[in-house]
Amino acid sequence: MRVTDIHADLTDPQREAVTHTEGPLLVLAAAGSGKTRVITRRIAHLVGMGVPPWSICALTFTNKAAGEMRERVESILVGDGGDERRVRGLTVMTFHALSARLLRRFAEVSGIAGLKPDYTIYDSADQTATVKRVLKSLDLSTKNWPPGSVKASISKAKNDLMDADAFAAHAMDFATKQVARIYAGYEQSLRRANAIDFDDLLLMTAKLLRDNAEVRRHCQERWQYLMIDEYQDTNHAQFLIASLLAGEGEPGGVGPNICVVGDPDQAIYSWRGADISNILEFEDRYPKAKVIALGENFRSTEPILHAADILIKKNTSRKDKPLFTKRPGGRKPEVVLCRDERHEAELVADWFQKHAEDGIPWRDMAVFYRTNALSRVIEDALRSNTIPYTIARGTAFYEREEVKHALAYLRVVANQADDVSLGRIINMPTRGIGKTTLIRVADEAASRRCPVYEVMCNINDVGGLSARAISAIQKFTAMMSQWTGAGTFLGASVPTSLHELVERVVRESGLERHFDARAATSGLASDAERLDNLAELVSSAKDFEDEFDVTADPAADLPDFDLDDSPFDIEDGTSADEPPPPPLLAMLRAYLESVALVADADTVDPDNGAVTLMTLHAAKGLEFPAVAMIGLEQGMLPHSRAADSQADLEEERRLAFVGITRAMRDLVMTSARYRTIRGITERMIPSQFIDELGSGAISFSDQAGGDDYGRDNWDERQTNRSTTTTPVSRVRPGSTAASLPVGCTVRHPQFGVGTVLSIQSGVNARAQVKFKQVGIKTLILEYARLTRVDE
DNA sequence: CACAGGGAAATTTTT
DNA sequence: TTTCCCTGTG
Repeated sequence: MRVTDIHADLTDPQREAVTHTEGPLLVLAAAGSGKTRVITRRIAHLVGMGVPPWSICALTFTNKAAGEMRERVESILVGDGGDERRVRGLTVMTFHALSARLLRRFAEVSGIAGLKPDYTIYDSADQTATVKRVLKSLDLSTKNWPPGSVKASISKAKNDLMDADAFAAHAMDFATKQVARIYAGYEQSLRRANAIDFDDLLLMTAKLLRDNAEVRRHCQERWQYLMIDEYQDTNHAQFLIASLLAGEGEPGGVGPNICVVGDPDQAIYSWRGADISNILEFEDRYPKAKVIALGENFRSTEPILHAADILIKKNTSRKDKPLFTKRPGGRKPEVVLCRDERHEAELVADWFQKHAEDGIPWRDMAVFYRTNALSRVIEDALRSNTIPYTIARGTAFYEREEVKHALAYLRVVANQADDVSLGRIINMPTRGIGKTTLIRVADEAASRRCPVYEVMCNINDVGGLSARAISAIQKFTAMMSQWTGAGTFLGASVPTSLHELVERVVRESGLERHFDARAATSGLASDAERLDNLAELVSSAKDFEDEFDVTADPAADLPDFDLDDSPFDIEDGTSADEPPPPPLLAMLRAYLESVALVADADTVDPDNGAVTLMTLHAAKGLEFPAVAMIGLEQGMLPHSRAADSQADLEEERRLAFVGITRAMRDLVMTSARYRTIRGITERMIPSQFIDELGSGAISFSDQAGGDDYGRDNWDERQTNRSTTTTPVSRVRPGSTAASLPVGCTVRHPQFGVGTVLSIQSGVNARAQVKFKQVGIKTLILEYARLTRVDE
């Protein structure tokens, strides 16, 4: 079959992107333009051309995206009963997963930060705990130095490849200098615990590749073809990793075979250090890069796309690019003004119900919101309407108290230097190792500059402890030794499989008994659930174990790969020697790593018959026939934290754009007049994005019930308001005189629909409007939220 | 040393 | 409203 035939179902630009394999390539893929399709096809095309699969690397941001990509490539190349060797050794994974593997493999030999391969990946809670400990040791108060913001500063620094020294060198004012001290202490804690955080994964990998020519050469030689998805969301460290993996290509040539795919209009992670200029300046980095724009949308109906396009055009710092569909027809997006969040939730539930009656399955529907807190009311409404739903919150399970405890035990089993995890479990369930004992042991560890666990193993050397405390500690270390075979992972007492280890840890640690007793005394269903969760953890370990044996995990090949001695034979594709089954420790490491790197978006499972609830961020890359976006209010979307800067506002707009462009056929956006946030009811202003969409692109309906509700409850709400509450968000620029010609029809949130009689322009532009219900009113345009209703 | 109860604080988005 | 931290009592 000729190349043109294979790709007959692609558009011209898509085909060009698929077949342009040599040299740097930038694919500017608009929303819904078949981006994933192009990448998967491109991989298949490369393999079809004879490029060995193990020399291809595709990097994504979520495990889910990586999984889907791999699946699709496999179905193209292998299909039913095809040759599995055509995808052998293909690398498709997230930046973080690749980094974790590279560090596991190379960090120790390269001496990066003294990292040993059994390192622990600290999650956000562990980071906070570490920051708090450092604050305490520096005698700083958490009041003046909120751990959350300190953590954010450190994270930001790391994303810019700034280590503690560099940060200190840049610190000018007192506050920054203090943060620099905390940063230094934080780093020291992590290193001592043989732990790294999410940011370190990228930072250290970037450094590893930058500073170690040998490792860099290895990687560059292995991966001849590099592909990166969602390139607009790469941060500086990721940019460097990509750049170093790609290399410079042949001297005097066009450049390396690096293909990046992205859409500047969907850049929504700048708060995580993503640098949009990485994609905007790709052509500067690789002057001979080929650029291909994919503008045709295959996902949404024309009116939805039109609305999305109108909105995104309001962004000023943006390169305009076409976004179009050839398919006509479809309904306009609806915008509904609701009374409050409960009304909103009911409306959404009704809307879904109506779609269900039209034969649309639940799995085709989704609710998007700006902040996770908004999901609660929607959940209530869906539950009471017996609509099945799932929430995309992959990390939730692993954040459960009981699960965190069990995982902490496992982490200490894998890495005994992990003081944070040890601290979590040392007296959980209570085993008589109290505060004073703990402080004594921790002091000793600090003065000896060694891990706490090491001190505990030689507890007789530590003075000033009661006999009871000593025996409790010895009992604890004896228990750990049972599981690890005193660190050797050999011997009769050591579990033979991962799930057996997890099971024994849950049982022998006393966690199971503890939660069992708690459930018995409290009688709470939530406590009984904890036991189920522990059982669930065991079965998740079992699942992982089963997967681990059969999965063609490309990273598993990494420790073996060596170009001169490749485990693969190109001719017959057989593996030179089958790697031995991974020992328990390797399995445990891999398991803990997979657990640490799950993301919310990873659990989106469209196969189950349920409505999906998720944040707008998690929605990126997905599509649903029917979408409800809730909370379109000033302060929610755009979020109040984005109010002060134009750049932040534009990112919020992109977020709204991402949400709108997920919808294939039907889209409803809701705005509540009142919203209760952590017990306080506030009056809300509809999102400026609604105004920006304009009445032409949407169909608007006010279901908030006129002014009755507002009036009757307004005064009451005002008086009930505590003095600390900030009033309604700042007034945003209202309609301008220019946009409201005399005679046009307008809508006022309180007074309803009316006709403009006259306009006085000037500083305080006013309009006389004759309303159908309340008669003639004079309104100051800046404050009156008039929307034009064309008809 | 363990736990209960009260009071104060906190809330964006995520690998 | 929920979560966390501290203090006082058993």
